[in-house]
Amino acid sequence: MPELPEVERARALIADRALGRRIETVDDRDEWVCRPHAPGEIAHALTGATLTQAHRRGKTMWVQTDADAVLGLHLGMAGRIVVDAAADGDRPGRGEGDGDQSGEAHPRGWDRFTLRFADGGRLALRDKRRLGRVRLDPDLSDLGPDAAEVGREAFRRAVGSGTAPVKARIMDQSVIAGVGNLLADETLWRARLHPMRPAGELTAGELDQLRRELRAATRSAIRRGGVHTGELIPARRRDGACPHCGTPLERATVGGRTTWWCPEEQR
DNA sequence: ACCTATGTTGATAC
DNA sequence: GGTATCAACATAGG
Repeated sequence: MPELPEVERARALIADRALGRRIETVDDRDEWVCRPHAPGEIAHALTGATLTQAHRRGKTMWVQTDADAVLGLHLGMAGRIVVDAAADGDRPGRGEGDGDQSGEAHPRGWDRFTLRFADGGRLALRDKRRLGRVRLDPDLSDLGPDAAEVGREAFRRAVGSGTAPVKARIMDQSVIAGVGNLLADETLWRARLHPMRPAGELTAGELDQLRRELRAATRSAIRRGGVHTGELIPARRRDGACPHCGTPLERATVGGRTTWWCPEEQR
């Protein structure tokens, strides 16, 4: 699920529903998700604090409090944020409680980290695969500019170099932050660029086009509920044909990830 | 049963 | 330093 658009929706959920609430207890017992913190360390830093602001850069979120501690949250590959009974990405009318996840095999369900508020509600990181991450005072210095905000000049400079395929380049979080496997494919398809083109060989015009389509694809996905609401992504599993011209899509591994593109339109 | 795939990241090696 | 590969986690599906 989580690329920049999904993370932005999670951030907005926190901003809308969790700010101003006082933390009464913290469940930070999952030592893998909370590494390198020892159990109780995050709890100690946050108990009694009130959440004040929710931020995001790329796929990393951080929540400020009226204490010194900053709570860093990363959804990994399958994580979601749950506030009270609502999870980000829920469809209206279809609530998602703990439901079938609280069976005996999973005493805490898949909630790997939970803040319980003084008002009785809660915020949780729900993550089957435990590839999400919770930590205090996260280091953001290795992240490039946010993919939804980056300006034209900064984008040209950051993306337009190196011999790696352009797809790998835009997925490199230190180059620009927020692009994952699906958003990369969707964006390159919209920009009509072949994913294997060496990044350093793109012209300024192609880089500008790539940035425009990246911003457009990102904003559309945020508005519509996730990167699966694009055009290319649903086509992969539907009929495997380019939504523009009907040409069968190609599939290969690029930058270590499964990649789909239209061999007719993407050059 | 066994093998593959999966929205990410980080460590490691060349 | 830039690039490529593999491992970390857990589940789903052929």
